[in-house]
Amino acid sequence: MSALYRQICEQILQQISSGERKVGDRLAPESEFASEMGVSRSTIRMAFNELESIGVLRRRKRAGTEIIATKPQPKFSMSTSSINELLSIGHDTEFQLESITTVHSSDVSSLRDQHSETDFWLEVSGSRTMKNESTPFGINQVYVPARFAGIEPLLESTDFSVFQAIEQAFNVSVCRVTQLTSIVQCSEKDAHTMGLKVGTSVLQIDATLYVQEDTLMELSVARFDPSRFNLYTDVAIK
Amino acid sequence: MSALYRQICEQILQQISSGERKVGDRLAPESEFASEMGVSRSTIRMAFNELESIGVLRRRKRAGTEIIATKPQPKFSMSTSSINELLSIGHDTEFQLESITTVHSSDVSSLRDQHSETDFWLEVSGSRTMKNESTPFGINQVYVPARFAGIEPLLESTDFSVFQAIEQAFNVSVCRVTQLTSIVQCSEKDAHTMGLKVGTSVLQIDATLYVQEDTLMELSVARFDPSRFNLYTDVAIK
DNA sequence: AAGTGGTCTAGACCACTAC
DNA sequence: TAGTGGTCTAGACCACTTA
Repeated sequence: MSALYRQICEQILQQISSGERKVGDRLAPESEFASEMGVSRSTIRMAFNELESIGVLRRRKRAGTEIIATKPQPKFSMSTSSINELLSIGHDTEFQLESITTVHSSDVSSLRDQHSETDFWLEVSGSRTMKNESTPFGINQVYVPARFAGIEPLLESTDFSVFQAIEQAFNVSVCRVTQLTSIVQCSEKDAHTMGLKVGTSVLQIDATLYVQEDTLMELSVARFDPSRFNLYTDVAIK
Repeated sequence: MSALYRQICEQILQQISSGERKVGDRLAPESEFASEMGVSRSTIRMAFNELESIGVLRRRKRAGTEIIATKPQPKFSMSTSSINELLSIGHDTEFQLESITTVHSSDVSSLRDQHSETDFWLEVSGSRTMKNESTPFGINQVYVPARFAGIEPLLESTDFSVFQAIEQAFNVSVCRVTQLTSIVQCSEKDAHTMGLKVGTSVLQIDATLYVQEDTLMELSVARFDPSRFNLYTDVAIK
C-alpha cells in the first residue's frame, strides 16, 4: 500500500478522468478537505504539492485550489550540460576569438528583425575547432545588446563564452533559449575558414538567449561544416 | 523577511559557496539538524525539499542527506506542445500514410546500429504536407520494435502519429527523446516526393523515443526540404 | 541490525489577496 | 476584511536501506 497522500493524489486524478471533477472546479479549502477525508491537513498539503508540481492544480491564497489540467503535464527537460551542447560548446572544442567590434543594427541582417532593441550591438566573432585539429568546424557570431556591454575583458582573458561572461558580469542567468536550425549555402569567407567549397550547404543555428523577463541576452549565429558537426538534442521527463 | 525555511535554504547555499560545506559532504540527520538550528523538523524538511528539487541535495534513507552540487542546477524544459514540434508534427500539417510493412533489421541501415533489439520491426512510411499544399515538405519513416506491434488499425483509422498510437494502445508514455540533426543529399525517391533535384541537401532528423526504463519505443527518420522547413527548439527554465 | 528519511497527526498563527 | 493558503511546531511510528 502506497503512502496515504499518494492515494489521495490518485483518487483526485481519477475523479478528474472519470468526470466527477472537471477543469476549472475549485476544491474545498485544505482544512475542510482534510476533515472530509479524515486525514490531517499536512497530508492533504503533500498531496496537493504533488498535484501542483505536475501541473494539475493551481493554488492561490484566498482564491483556493483549482483544477487546471486533466492529466499530469509532462515536462521534458534538458540538464545544464546540454545547454552548452545546445550552443555547440563541446568540452573538447576550443573557441578562437577573432574580433570584438561594435555594430549598428542596420549593418547586420540578423539584427534587422530585432525590433525594439538598441541600435548598437557588440559583435563577438570567432570560430570553433576540435582540440587536436587545426581547421575550424564552425564559425560563430554573437551579438550582445548595448545593455550588456563591457564584457570584453572577460572574453579576452578567460575561457568564458559570451553568455557565461554576461552571467558573471551582470549576475543574471539564462532562463530561456530558442534555436532555429536551417541549411544555408556557405559564403566565401566561411568556406575559407572551414576549408569548404563556396556554396556548400552548411548547418546554421540561430540561437537567442534570454534572461529574466524575456530580456534578450545574446543572439548567436553559428554555421557548421555538416560533415564534422551534427546537432544532438536529448530531453527527458522531469 | 522571507520564510524561515527559505532562510535555511540560502544559508546552506551560502555555506556551500563559501567553502564551509563541500560537494560530497553529508548533512546531519534531519532531526539533529533541526535541533541544532532551533527549528522543527518539518521546517528543515521544507528547506531540504527545496534544495533537493533544485538538485543541490540528495536524500537517501539510512545514508543521509548529501550535497551533490555547488549551485542550483537549472533545468531547461520544453512543454508537451513542443514535443510534437520536436517531432515536426505541426498542427497545420497533414501526414500522408504510404505503407506499413514489416522489415528485418538487416534490411534498413538505420536499424543496423540498434543492437540488442528485436530482429523484426514495423516500418511506417509516409510524408508530411502543409495544409493547403500538395507537395510534401518532408518524408518520414518510423520503426517500431516488435514488442509494440499491433498498432496498425489505430494508424489507419485515426489521426494518431505512431508514438500517440503506442501510448494509447500500450498505456505508456514517452519519457525521453533524442534527436540528431544532420545534412544529407536526398535520394531519387525523396527528391521526387518533395519536388527537389536529386542530390539537394536536405535536413535529416533522426529521433528516438523511449518509454519508462529507457525502453525504445520508436525510431524515426525524417528528411525535410530545407527551403520549406526549419527546426525550431524552445526551452525555458522550470 | 539500526539509523535514516518518509509519513502522518493535531494543533497554531500569519500574510496576503480576492471578494 | 475575512477566508485562504503559507508557514511552523512538537510530537509519533514506520519502512527501508545501507553500514
